Amino acid sequence: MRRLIVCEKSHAARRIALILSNGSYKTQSVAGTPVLRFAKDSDEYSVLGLRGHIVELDYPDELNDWEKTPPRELVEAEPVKGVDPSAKKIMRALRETVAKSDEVIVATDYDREGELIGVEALEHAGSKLPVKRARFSALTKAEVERAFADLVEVDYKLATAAETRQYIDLAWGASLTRFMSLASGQMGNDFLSVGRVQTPTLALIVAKERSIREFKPIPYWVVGADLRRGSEFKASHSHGKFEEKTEARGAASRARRTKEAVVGDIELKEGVEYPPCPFNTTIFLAEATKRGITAAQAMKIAEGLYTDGYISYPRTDNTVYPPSLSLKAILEKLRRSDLSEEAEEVLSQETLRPSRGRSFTTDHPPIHPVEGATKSELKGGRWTVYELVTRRFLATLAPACRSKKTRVELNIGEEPFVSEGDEIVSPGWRKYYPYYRVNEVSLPEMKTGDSAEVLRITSAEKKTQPPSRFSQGTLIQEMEKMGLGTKSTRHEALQKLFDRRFVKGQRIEPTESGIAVISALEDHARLHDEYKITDAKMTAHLELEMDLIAKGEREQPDVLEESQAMLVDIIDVLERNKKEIGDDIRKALKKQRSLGKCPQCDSGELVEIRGKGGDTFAGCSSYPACRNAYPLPRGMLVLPGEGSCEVCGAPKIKTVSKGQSPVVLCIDPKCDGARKQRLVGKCPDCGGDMISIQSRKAKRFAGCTNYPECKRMYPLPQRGRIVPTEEACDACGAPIIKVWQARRKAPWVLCINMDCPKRQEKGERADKKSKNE
DNA sequence: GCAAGGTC
Repeated sequence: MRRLIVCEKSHAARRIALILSNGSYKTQSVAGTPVLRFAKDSDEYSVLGLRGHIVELDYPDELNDWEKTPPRELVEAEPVKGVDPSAKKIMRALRETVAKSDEVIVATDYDREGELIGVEALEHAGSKLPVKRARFSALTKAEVERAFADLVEVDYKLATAAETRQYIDLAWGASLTRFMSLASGQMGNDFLSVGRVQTPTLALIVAKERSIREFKPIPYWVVGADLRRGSEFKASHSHGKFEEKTEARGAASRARRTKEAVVGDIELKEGVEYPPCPFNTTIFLAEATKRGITAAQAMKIAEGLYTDGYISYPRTDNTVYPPSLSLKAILEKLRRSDLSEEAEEVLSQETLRPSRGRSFTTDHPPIHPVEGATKSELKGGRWTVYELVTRRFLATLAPACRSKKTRVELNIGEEPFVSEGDEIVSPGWRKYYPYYRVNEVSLPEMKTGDSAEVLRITSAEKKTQPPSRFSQGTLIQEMEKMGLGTKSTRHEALQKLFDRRFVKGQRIEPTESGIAVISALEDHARLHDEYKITDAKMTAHLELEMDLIAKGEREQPDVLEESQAMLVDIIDVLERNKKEIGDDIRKALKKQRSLGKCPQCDSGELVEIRGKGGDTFAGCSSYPACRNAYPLPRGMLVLPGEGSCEVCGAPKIKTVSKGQSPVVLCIDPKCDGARKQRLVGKCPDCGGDMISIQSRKAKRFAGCTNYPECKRMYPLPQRGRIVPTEEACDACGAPIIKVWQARRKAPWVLCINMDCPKRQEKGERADKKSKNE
C-alpha cells in the first residue's frame, strides 16, 4: 500500500521519516517541496511537511473595500478558504502526492490546531483517500513508533472546534477593526485594530494605567541606624514601617540618647536558593526582555538559532526536561563553545539533577542549546540570546546557591533594632547565570552582649509606591495567566499594540488613542457581560464553546449563529454612537500627535508633518492661518517633552535614538536653550559655535553655526550623550568632547577630528576605535 | 489595508 504521512512542519517530517525508516529514507522534490520516501513492511511511504496552517480564512475580494461594506454586513458574510500564497508549492506537492497514494496518515501536532491543520490541507487538496491519525506527544523514537503502531481516527469534531475559533476571530476582528477605523477616519496605514487577544491585552495595560493614576501614596516613616564595630554596618528599627511621624520621631529620639548599641540574640541560618527552572517560551521571553530586547525580536532571533541548529524549538510550554533528553550529551557539545569551562564544571558533578518547573507538557522539551557556539560565529543579539539560553541550561543543572544569613538583634536606647547579613558561601547556579543582581551584606563579627558604636540614627519619610507598569516580559506572563494568546502568538499581539501606537515605552503605558479605543469599547460594546470584548473572559467563554463542539455537545452552526447575533447587537450600539466614538478617538489622536501648543498663535498645536522628501517637521495645526514651523531631528523618535523652554517658551521635545538615553530639548533649533544643549565646542576656523546636527541619513555630525559662511564640520560618534569640555585639541584645535555611552561608567574623552595628527600617531588602536563608532 | 493560529 502507498501511504502518505502529513506532518505539521518540515522538521517534524524529517524526524518522523528518520524514525520510521531507521534512517534509510530518500528525499525527492515534488513541485519544489521535499517529500521523504521509504519502504517498510511491504508498504511505500511518502512523508510531507506542511507549514502550519497553509489554508487560511478570509473574506471574498468584493467585501474588501472597507468603505463599501458596512461592518455589520461582514458579520454574516461567508469567509472563503484559500491557500497561503507563500505555501502554494506545498499544496501542489500535497495534491500530487495524494494522487499517488492509497491512504493518508495525519501526523500533525497533537492539539486542536494540529487536527485542523491536517484536515483543512487534505480537504483543500481534494483528497478522497481514507484517513488515519497518528497521535504522539513527543518526537522520540519510542513515542513515534507507538503512535504509528496504534493509529486512530481523525477527530473531526476537534478540527471543527478549531475552525469555529477561526470564524469567530475573523468576524469579530475584521468587523470591529473596520468599525473603529471608519468611525475615526483612520484608514490606510493608520487603521485601528481590534481583536480577541490584542484588545483584552490593551485593556490590561489601560487598567494598570488607571490604577496608577488613581493611586494615592500613603506616607510612612522608617528609622535606621548607622553602626560601627570595626567596620560600619546598618540596622533598621524592628517596628518596620511607622504609620505616624510622631511615633517614628519618638523611637528615633529615644535611640539617639545613647551612643552604644547592645547586641542581643543572633540567629544564623543557611540560605538556600534552588536553581531556576528550564525555559519555556514565556519565561525565556521574560528573561530576554530584561536584556533590553523586545519580545518579538527575541522570538525572531530564537527562531533563527533554532533553524540554524543552535537551540531547540523555541515555542514550548514545557518546563521539565523529558527523560529522553541526554543532558550529558548536550554538555559535551558545549565543550566547543565559549562557555566550555562552565560546561566542564557542570559536567564534573557526580550526578546531573536538573531543576524542574511547574508546567509540564509534552509538546516540546524546554528551550535548550543543541550545539556549542562561539561569540564570533554568532553576532550581536544572536549571541546574547544563545548565551542566555545556554547559561540558563547550565544553571538548571547546577547546584543550589548557598549563603550565610545572619540576623542580629540590637538594643539602642531601649529601642529594638535588627541588622541582617547575607553572604554567599557557594554561588552554585548563580555562577553560570549571572544576570540577577545579588545584594550581599556582610556584618562584622559579633556575639550576644557585645556592643557597637552608634554613628547616626536616621528617620526618613517614605511613600507607598503605585503599582508598576508592565514590561514586555511581565505582560506576556500576565497574558499567559489570563489565557490570552498562545506561546507562539503572544509576542505578536504585543508587537501589534506597539505598531498601532496604542502603547509605548519600555515600561508599557497606553497612548491617548489606546485609552480612547478601550473606553469606547467599554462604554458601547458591553451589551452582554460574558461577551465584553475588552475582557480576557471572552477568550475563556470561547474556549468553553469550543470544548463543547469538540465533545459533540454543540454544533458549529449554533455557536456561530449565537456569536453573530451578539456581534450584530454590539455593532448596532456602536453604530448608534459612531459620531461620539469617532470624535473621542480623533480628539485623542490629536492630543497624541501634538508636540505642544504653538507659541506664535494661541489656538494651534504643533504636529509632526511629513514633507515631500520624507523629512519631517513640526507645523502648526492652524496652517495656513499660522505658518509657524520647526525642522525636526532626523532618524530618531520625536515625542512631546513636557513643559516649555525656559529660554523662549516654545514647547520642548524629547528625542529618542536607539541605545541612548532620551534627550529633552527646545523644539526651536535656533533657540539659545536648544543651541546650548547641542553645543559641541568652538569652531577652530571661525571661533563660532559648533553644534550637533543630524544628517539626511540620520548620521550625527558637528557643524558650525556660521554655516554657510563657515563650512567646518566633523563626524561625531553616533552613540552616546555628547558633553562639550571648553577645551580644544592642542594638536589640531578641534573641540575636545566627552561622550557618555550607555552602560559605560566613565565617559570617553576625545578630540573630534578624525584626521587629527595626534590620532594618526596613536596608530592602529585609535583607528580601530573610531571605526567601531 | 482587518484576527489569531500555525510556521520560516
